[in-house]
Amino acid sequence: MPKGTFLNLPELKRQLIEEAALDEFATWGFDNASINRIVADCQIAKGSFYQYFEDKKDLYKHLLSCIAHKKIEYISPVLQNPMAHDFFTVLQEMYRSGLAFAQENPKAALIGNQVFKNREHPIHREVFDESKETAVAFYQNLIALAIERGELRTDIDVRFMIHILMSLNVATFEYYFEVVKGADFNITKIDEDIMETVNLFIDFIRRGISDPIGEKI
Amino acid sequence: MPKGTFLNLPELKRQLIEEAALDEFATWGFDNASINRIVADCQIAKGSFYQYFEDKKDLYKHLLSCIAHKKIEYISPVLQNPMAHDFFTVLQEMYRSGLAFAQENPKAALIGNQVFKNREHPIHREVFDESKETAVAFYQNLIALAIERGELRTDIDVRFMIHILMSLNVATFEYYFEVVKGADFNITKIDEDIMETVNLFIDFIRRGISDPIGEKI
Amino acid sequence: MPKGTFLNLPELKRQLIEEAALDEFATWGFDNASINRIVADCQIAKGSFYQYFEDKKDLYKHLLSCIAHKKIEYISPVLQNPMAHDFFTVLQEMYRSGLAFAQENPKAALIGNQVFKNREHPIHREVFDESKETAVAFYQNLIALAIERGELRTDIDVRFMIHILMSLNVATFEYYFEVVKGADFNITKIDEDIMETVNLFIDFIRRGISDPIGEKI
Amino acid sequence: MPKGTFLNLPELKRQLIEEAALDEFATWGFDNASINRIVADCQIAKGSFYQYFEDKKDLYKHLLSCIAHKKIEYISPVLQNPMAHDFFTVLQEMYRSGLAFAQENPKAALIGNQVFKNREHPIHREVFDESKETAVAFYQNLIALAIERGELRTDIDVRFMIHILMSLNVATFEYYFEVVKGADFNITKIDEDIMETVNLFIDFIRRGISDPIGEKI
DNA sequence: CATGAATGAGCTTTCATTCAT
DNA sequence: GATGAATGAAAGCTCATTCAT
Repeated sequence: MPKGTFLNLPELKRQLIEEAALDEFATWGFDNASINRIVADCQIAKGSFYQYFEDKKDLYKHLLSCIAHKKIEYISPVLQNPMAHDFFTVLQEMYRSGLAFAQENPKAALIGNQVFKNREHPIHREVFDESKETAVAFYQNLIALAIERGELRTDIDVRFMIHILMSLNVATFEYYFEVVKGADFNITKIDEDIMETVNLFIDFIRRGISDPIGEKI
Repeated sequence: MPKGTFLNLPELKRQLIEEAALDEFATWGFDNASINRIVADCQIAKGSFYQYFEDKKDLYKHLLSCIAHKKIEYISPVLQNPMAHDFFTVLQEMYRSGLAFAQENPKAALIGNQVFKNREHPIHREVFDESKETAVAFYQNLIALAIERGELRTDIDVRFMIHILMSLNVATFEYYFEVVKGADFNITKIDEDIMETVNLFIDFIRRGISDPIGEKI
Repeated sequence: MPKGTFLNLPELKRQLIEEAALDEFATWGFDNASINRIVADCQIAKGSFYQYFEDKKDLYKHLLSCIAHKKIEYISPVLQNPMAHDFFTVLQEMYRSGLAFAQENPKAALIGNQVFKNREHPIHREVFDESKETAVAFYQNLIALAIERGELRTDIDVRFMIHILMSLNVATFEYYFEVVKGADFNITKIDEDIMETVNLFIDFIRRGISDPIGEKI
Repeated sequence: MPKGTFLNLPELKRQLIEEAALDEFATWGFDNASINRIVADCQIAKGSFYQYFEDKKDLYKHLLSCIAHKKIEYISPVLQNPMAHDFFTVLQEMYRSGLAFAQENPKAALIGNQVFKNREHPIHREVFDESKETAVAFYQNLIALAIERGELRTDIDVRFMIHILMSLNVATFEYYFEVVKGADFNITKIDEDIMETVNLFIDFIRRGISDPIGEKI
C-alpha cells in the first residue's frame, strides 16, 4: 500500500507517476522494470519515490489495484446485477467488457493478464492469492444459480468450471489480440470483432465442439 | 546452440550443468536467473560457462530443447500415429502424457509452460514463434481429419479451435497441480487423478457445459 | 558530458576525481584505464561514478575538455590577438606556451598529445574531428594574413602548411621531453631550454635545412 | 621471439597466422587485440598459439619484425647505397618508398606507424628503443656526409635534424592518406600523387616556408 | 515533505594464459 | 607437436534502496 504521502499528492502528480509506472511495467515486466527509469520518466526525485512507496513491489501492487478499479468501471449493467440474467449472458458480458477494456487500455490489460498467466512468479502469486477468494465466490454464486435454473449441466464440478471460465477469459484476450486483430484489423468494426470473438468462446463453452449428430454419449 | 565444447563434455558433467540450469530457471525464471549461481551450483568456472554457451539465452534455449526432447519420450503409442485414432482419444492422450511428464519432471514442465504462458516475453516469443508453425500444422491435420470423419462440428473456425486446444492444454496442467494435487494429494492414485483431470477437460471440450435439455438455441 | 550530479559536486571532490582520472588515463591510456582503479583511487563508490558520468568515454571527454581549458590559460598575450603580430612570432608563442603548459602539466599534455598522435583510435578520431574545423580555420586565417604580408612563400599549399605546423607542434613536445630534458635536465634553465627548442623548430620552418650557398634551385 | 615450433611450421600455416595477426592488430591495436579472435581466424588451437609464441607481446614483436623486413624490400636502389647520392635525393627516396609500401600494405604500414606515433605505450617504447640506435646511426652518417658536401646548413643540430626527419616521415604518411587520397582519389595516378606529396615535404625541408625576398635574417 | 547523492552487491561477459592429454 | 577445456581475475555497468540535508 502506498504511503500517506502518495495519497496526499495532488491528483495530477499522482497520475503522472502511475502512468510512468504503467508504461514501465507494461514494457519491461515486474522484474526488469527499473525504478530509475520510472522516476526519470515522471520527473520525481528518487528519494520521493521511497517516500510514496515502500518499494518496487508496493508500487506494482498499487498499480494493479488501480487497473482493477479501472476495469470495474467497464463492467456493463448486466454485471452489476449478475443474478438477474441468464448465465451465458452474464459470461458474455464479462468477456466482452474485458475485451473492451483491453482495447481501450492495452497496457493495463497486459499487466492484468500477466498476473493471471504468470502466477508462478512470487509477486503474482501473492496478488493472485489475495483476490482469489473473491473471484471464486463470485463465480460460485453465478454457477450455483445457473444450475438451479437448469442452465448448466449438473454433472460438472464447480471448482473445475471456475477454472475453465477463468482460463478461457484470458484465452479470449489472446485470441482477439493475436488472431483477430492481427489478421484483420479494421478500425471501424472493433465492437463487431469483439462480439464475434466473445461469441466464439461463449458458444464453445456452451456446446463444446463435438458433432451432436455423431454423438452417442 | 551450445558450442562444441559443451557437446564434447563427459555426459555426467553435461547433465550436472543442465540440471543446475534447470533448477535455476525453474526457480527464478529467465530474467532473474543468475549465471553466477548456476556456475557455483555445478562447480564450473565462470569462464568455462562461456566456453560452453554463447550466453544466458543460449543456455536457456538449449535447456528448452532438452525439455522438448524429454517430453517427446512421454508420448503414448496413440500419439505416434495420431491419425489412426479418434480425435478425442488423441487429445486425451496428449493431455494425459503432458500431465504424466509434468508429474515426473515438474521443473521441466514449469519452464516449458512458461514459454507458452509468458509469450509476451521477448525470449519466449522468439522460441514460441520458431515452434508455432509445426504445432499449428499438427493440429490442423488432426482437426481436418476429425471433421471429415464427422467427429467435430463443422461450424467452428479451425484457427479458433487450435487456440482453444492449446490454451486448455495449459489449463489442464494448472488445474491438476493447483486444484487436484493441491486438494487431495495421494501418492498411490496419481495416474487415476491425472486421468480424471484429463477427462474433465476432454468432456468439456466435447460437450460444453450447457444443459442439453434446457438448451433452446 | 558529465551529468549534473558531477557538476553539483563540491569543488574539492570534483578535483579529486578529475585528478584520479588524469593519473589513470595518463598512465594507462583510454583502453587500459580501469574505472575500478579510478574509483578506488578517489574513494568513491562505483555506483557514484556512474551517477557522475555516462561511461568511461564520458569521463575521458570531460577530462580532455578540462585539459583544453587549462591549456588556453597558458596562452600568451601574443596569441590573444594573433593577427597583430608577425606570423613566426605567433607560431613561436604557440609552440612556447604549449611547451610551458606541458612542463607544468605533464600528464595533461601527454593525454592531449595522444589525441593528436593516436588519431586512428575511434575515441580520438571522434574528439579530433570535433575540434578539427576550429583549428584549421584558425591556421587558415593566420596563413592567409601572413601571405598577404609577404611573410610566407606563396607557392605553398595552405592545407599542407597547416598539416606541417600541427605535426611539428607535436614534434616540438617530443624533442623537448625526449632529447633536451632527457639529456640535460637543469631545473634552473627550463624557460631557456624551452625557448631554445622552440627556436630550433621555428627557424627550421622558416628557412628549411639546405645550405643557401650550395642551393641551386 | 617466436619459439622454434613456429619457425618449423609449414610456410603456409605461418603466413596464415601472421596474416590473422596483422588483421587483428591493425584493426584493434595491441591492447584491444584478442588472441581468441586471432586463433579463431586462422583456425589454430589456443594451446598451439602458446607453443608458437611466448605471449601476445611475442607475436606482436614478431609481426613488427616481419613488417620491417617487408618494408626493406621496397627500398629503392638509391637507398641501397645512400652515400652515393645527394642528401635530398636519398630523403626523397626514403619517403617515397615508405609511401609506396603503405599504399600496397596499408595494414602493415598502419601498425608500423603506431610504433612511432604511440611510443609512450610500454610495448612500443620497448620496440622503439631497440631500433633507435640503428636508425639514428643511419641518419647521422647521412647528415654528416651531407654537411661535408655542403648540402646542408652547418648550424643545425644533428640530433634535432634526425628528429625532424623522422617526424616528417610520419607526417608524410598522414598527409598522403588523410588529405591527398581523401580529397582526390584516382586509381590511375597513385605514383604521381605519392611523388607530389613527397616533393611537398622535401621542398619544405629544404627551403622552409618563409618568403626569401621578405626575409631579413 | 522533497531531494538527489551515495552505496556496494550484483550483473553478464571477455581475457590471456595454463596444462593434462 | 597439437589440442582445447579450464581457469578466475577483471572488465564496464545497473540496480533497488538509504539517508543526510
